[in-house]
Amino acid sequence: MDQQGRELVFMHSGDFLRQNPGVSDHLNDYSSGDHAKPTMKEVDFFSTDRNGKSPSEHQEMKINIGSSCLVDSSLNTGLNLSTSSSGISIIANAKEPNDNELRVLRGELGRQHDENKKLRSLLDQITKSYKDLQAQLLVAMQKQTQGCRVEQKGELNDTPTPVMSAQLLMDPRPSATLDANIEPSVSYDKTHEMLVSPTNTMETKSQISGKRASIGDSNIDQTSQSLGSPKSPRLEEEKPNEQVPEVPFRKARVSVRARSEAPLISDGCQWRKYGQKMAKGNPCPRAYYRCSMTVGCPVRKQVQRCAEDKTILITTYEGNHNHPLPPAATVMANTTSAAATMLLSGSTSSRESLSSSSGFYPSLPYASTMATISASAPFPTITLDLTNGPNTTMPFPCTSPSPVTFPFPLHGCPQLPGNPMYVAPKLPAIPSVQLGQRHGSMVETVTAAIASDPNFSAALAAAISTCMGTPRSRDGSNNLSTPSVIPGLPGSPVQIPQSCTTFSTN
DNA sequence: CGAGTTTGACCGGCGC
DNA sequence: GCGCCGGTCAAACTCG
Ligand SMILES: [Zn+2]
Repeated sequence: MDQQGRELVFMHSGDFLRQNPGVSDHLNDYSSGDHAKPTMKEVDFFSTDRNGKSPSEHQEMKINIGSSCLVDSSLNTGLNLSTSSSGISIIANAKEPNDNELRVLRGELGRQHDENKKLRSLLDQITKSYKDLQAQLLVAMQKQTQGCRVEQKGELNDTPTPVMSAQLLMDPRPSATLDANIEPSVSYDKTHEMLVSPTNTMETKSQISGKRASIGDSNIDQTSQSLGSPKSPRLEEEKPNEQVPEVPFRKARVSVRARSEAPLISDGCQWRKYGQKMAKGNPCPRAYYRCSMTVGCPVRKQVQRCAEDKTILITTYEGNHNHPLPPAATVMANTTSAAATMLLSGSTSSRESLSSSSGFYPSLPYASTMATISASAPFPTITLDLTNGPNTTMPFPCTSPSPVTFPFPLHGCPQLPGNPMYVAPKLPAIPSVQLGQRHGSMVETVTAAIASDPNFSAALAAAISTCMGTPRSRDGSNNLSTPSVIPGLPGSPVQIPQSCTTFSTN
C-alpha cells in the first residue's frame, strides 16, 4: 500500500512533466489555480508527502521504490521532487508576497533541497545495491542453468547486458547510445525487452525519444515485433544468434476481458485500424489497430468480441509506445505494459500453461478472475478478466487518473526474494533464460503479483473505466483517443462500462 | 484534401 | 507440397 502510494506519486509526476515540458518556467501560470488539475494534484501530493514525513520515512520510501520499482524511481525521482517543491514555493509566493511568508517558504525550500539531495544520494546507493543484486542474481542463474545450457550461457555470460541494463534503468540519458551498442552484440533479448518496456516507454523514451529518432529505426523495430507478426524480417537479421531455437522471440500480451456492449474503445491513444479478419471459431471479426500517435510507434492492439459472450470485449495490446502519452493513455499503457513486462520477465522459456490464477491463489477473491497467465499460447499472455469480479464495472470511483497508476511493483525486479511480492518458486526448473537477467519461476511471481494484488485489479479496472468513460469528442479537442468501432456489435452509443485490454510487450 | 476505415490480396508459419 | 490461418499491406473508399 505504501508502495502504491509512492508509485502513484512518481507516475504522476511523470505525467506532470510530460504534460508540462517547461514546468518550472510556467508554474506561475498555474497559480491561478483553476486549470491544470493534475498540476495541483502533483503539488498536493508532494506537499503532504514531504511535510508530514520525517527523513527516516523518506528513507523507507526510497528503499521500497528502489527495490521494487526501479525504473520509475531512477528516472524521475529527483527531478520531480525538486520541481514540485519549487512549484510549491512559487505558487505560494504569488499568493502571499509578505516577507514572513517568504522567509518561511525559503526555509522550507532549502530544507526540501537538502532533503532532495539526501534522497538522491540514497537513490544512488539503491542503484548501486540494485546493480550488485542483479549481478548476483545473474551469477545465481548462471549456476542454475549451467547444466542444461552450457554453451548458450557461455556466450551470453560474456555480455555485459545485465549491468548495462541496470545502468540504463538508472540513467536514461545515455541509454540511447547504450541501446545502440547493446543491440548488435546481444541481439534481441529479455534485457532489451525490459529496457524498452513499460516504464521506459512512459518515462525513458519520452526523454530520449529525440536521440532515438537520430539513431534510426532499429530501436523502434526492436520493440515493435508485435502481435505475433510472422513478418518483420528484421527479426532474423537482428537476431543473429539462434541460441534458443525453441524461443525465437517472445511477445508478451496482457489481455483484459471485460463486459462491454459499447462498440467504441477509448484508451487515450490514437489508433488506426489496419485490418480486420474473421477469426476462426468466432463469428465476430477481429480488428487490428496500430498506434498512430507517432509514425513509428510499434504498439498494436486487437479488438475482438468473445465468441461465447459477445458482450465481452477482448482488447489485446502489444508493444511499447515510443512517445509520451497523454495521461489517460499513460494510465492504460502503464498498467498493461507493466503487466506485460512482468509476464515477459517471468516467461522467458517455460511454455507450460500456468493458468495459475484460481489454482494458485484460491484465497484471493479476485485472483481467479483477474489474472491468468497462459504461456501455452504462441506468446505469453496475461489475461485480466474483469468480467466476473465483484462489481467489475467500477471497483472504486475512478474520477481522476490518480488511483490508476500501476500499483504493483513490477518494473524493477519483482522476482527478488526481498520483494514483498515475491512468491516462492513452484517450478524447480529455471527457464532457459536467454539472457539471464531475470529470475526463474517468474511466471508464478508475475501471476502472484498480479493476481494476488487486488490493487492491480482495481487499478486496471479503474484505468479501463477511466479511459472508457472519458467522453469521446470527435471534434478532437483534447481527447486523443480515436473511437473505434468494435466489430461484432452494431454501434451503440452507450458508454463502455468496462473493456478488455490485452497488452503485449516485446 | 487529409486522416481514418474498409476490404481483398498477400505473406509466412504451421500442420497434415 | 498444399492448404489453413493469423497477421499485415495497401488501394479504394468514406468522412469531416
Ligand atoms: Zn504509441
